[in-house]
Amino acid sequence: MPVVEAVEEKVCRSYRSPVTDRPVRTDGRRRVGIVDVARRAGVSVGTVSKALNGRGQLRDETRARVQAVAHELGFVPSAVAASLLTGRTYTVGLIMTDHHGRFSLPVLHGAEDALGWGETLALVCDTRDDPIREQHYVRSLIRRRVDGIIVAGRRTDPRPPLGGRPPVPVVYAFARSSDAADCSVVVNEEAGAREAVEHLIRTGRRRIAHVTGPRGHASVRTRVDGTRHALHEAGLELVGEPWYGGWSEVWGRFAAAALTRSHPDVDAVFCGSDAIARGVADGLRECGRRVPDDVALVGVDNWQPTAEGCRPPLTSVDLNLQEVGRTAGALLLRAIEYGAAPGIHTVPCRLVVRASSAPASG
Amino acid sequence: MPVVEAVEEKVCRSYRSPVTDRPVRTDGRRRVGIVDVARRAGVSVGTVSKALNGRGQLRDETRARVQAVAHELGFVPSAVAASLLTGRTYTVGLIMTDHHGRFSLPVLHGAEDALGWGETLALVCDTRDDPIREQHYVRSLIRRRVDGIIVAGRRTDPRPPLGGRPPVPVVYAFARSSDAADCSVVVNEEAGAREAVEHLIRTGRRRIAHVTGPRGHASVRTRVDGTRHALHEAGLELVGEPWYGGWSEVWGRFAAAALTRSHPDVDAVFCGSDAIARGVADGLRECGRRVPDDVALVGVDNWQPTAEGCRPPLTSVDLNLQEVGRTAGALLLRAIEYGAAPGIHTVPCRLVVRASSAPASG
DNA sequence: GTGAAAGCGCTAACAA
DNA sequence: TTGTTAGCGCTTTCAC
Repeated sequence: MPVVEAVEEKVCRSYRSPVTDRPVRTDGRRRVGIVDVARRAGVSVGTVSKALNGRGQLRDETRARVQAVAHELGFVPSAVAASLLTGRTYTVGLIMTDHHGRFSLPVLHGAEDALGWGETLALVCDTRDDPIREQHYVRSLIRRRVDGIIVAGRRTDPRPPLGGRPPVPVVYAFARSSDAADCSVVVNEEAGAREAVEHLIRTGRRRIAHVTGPRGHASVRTRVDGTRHALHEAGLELVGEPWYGGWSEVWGRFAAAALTRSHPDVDAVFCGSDAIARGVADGLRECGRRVPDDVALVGVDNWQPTAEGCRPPLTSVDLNLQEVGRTAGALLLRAIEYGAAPGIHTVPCRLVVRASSAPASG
Repeated sequence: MPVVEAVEEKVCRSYRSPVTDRPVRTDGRRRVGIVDVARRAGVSVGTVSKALNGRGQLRDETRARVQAVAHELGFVPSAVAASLLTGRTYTVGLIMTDHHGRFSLPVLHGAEDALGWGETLALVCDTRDDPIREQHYVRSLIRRRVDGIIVAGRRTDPRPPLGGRPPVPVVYAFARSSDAADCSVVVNEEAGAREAVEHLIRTGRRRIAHVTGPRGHASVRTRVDGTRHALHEAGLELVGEPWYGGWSEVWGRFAAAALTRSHPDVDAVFCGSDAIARGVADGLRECGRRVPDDVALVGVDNWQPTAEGCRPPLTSVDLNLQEVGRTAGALLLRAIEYGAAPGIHTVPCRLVVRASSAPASG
């Protein structure tokens, strides 16, 4: 008796779950499996598997015939079944913590690049910065046997590591883990700030101020350090103290007014974010200063809508988040295949020069 | 001979795949399976399954003991194995086409709500609006046996349906499918525009202009229609023709200048987007018009950074994208369990009133 | 070069 | 109430 019929007999006493538990096939057809292909091609399932995966020793003619039949039948092999056997799902979890996605999305895009465009896919979870939800999602991911997890932060302050001791590699992106034994990918913000200020100095500015966000943020401290460092190297001093405030345009406008009053000779402002810089640009203009003729401006984030809506368009430090995601994805794949590479991996920033920092006309 | 030992024997001749094909467990421990729990609790695997899933008839004491053991051993059941059996993966695909995520992200968030916070997870694919990539991702999703697919558009123009005839339900969100037999969730933009204009009329405006985006966009046409409709109902006419242009602030600024020149008596502008509205706000101010005292302003998108950075903060039509996502998620779940609900499902907009449309001081 | 068969880890029918 | 067993759809070893 041919094997395929024996298989068919077995199927008769098949598993029947409640109807609602089976996904509805929109086309009504039964899903074609490897058995169907085997039967149609007149070979065994083992041969089909080998033919389709390019493994084993097969006659070219057989391989071709099987492939043709598979294509004709519209056979799409089940990754679920393969996973059960190989232990890999070619799926990773991506945990994002920022609701608006300004930081996580570029990270996701970069990760997608590294994960090979569908080779490995990302299960995306938005925790809205809630640890309970995060825990919940991690469990969900582990149940689904993801091969690894990327955690995309929304601030650069170190964050506590994922709870529940996930049994798969984890890479932290943008916000590093507070545990040094974890693997994190961060942006070199200090260097970014330095580059921004060096650019201002190189284009002839000497009286440089710094308007930035809330004191408590690691980013703010790091950028202040970078700024001071660059100025110091050039034998200059910051004009006044750093102006700490919010991340908003309103704060930028306010700061610009205060700044022109207290330091009328300022000829450049390095801002902690593009939003702040936009506010400063508007504020300066309303105080009668021309940008960039009288005062040059550099922001941070290089966030298209803000940087290009600004008048004039804003020179900005790009945080290279896509590269962060790419690195995180690559590190995760490496960790999955060859074991974890703990430590903090740093990605450089990139200064994008636009009109707001053109050399002074004078 | 006890059963568990027989099981153990079987395991000896177990499958061995190349090392690199097995995910690395960060903790080195072997993954604990249902068999381990069964052995430790002194029951059979069937009993463990029933105990953990709350099914079947079990003594309370047994159920409790099994649960305790499972917890103690840190057992996390494999959704992969369960999927193979039940045919459901509790995973859906989410295809986004807009790189920046301004439209897709809120849709994702809404979908997450509907998908029950991890009950069902989303495999997110960013096609960058490339049909080849889209096709590729769809195949990837089908291989992984997702239960369904949500396609989040980036424009409201109807889009061609997903290629490859996916054998699972598909719901189109924001951009509807051009095939009426598909299931789509869209925003009622016409009503949104009408509401915006009615709001302006209600607050005493009579000379209303419309500055909007490129002629080719469905959104633009729909919003023009809504605007005209609302004005007509109030016995009014649009001031001049609609001003078609880009979606940018620059265009808004330019249009404001032109508008005040050609129609100096204009007392309100309904703009096709928040970016345009911001540009118009700046442009008007620079032409000596006060917002909202002389001219009221309403935008579309209610995009936080733009709407709240605007001076004054911008009244805006919120496209309710999160609700679109929620509806899409709910419809998809329904389609998965009970069969598709084809047709176009409409979600209303929501006017968010801020300072830019306060009643005229006069 | 190809076929047969043993599972991957779980669920549910059925037997005890 | 609990145990036994047959698969879900695939991959790989091993025998032919």
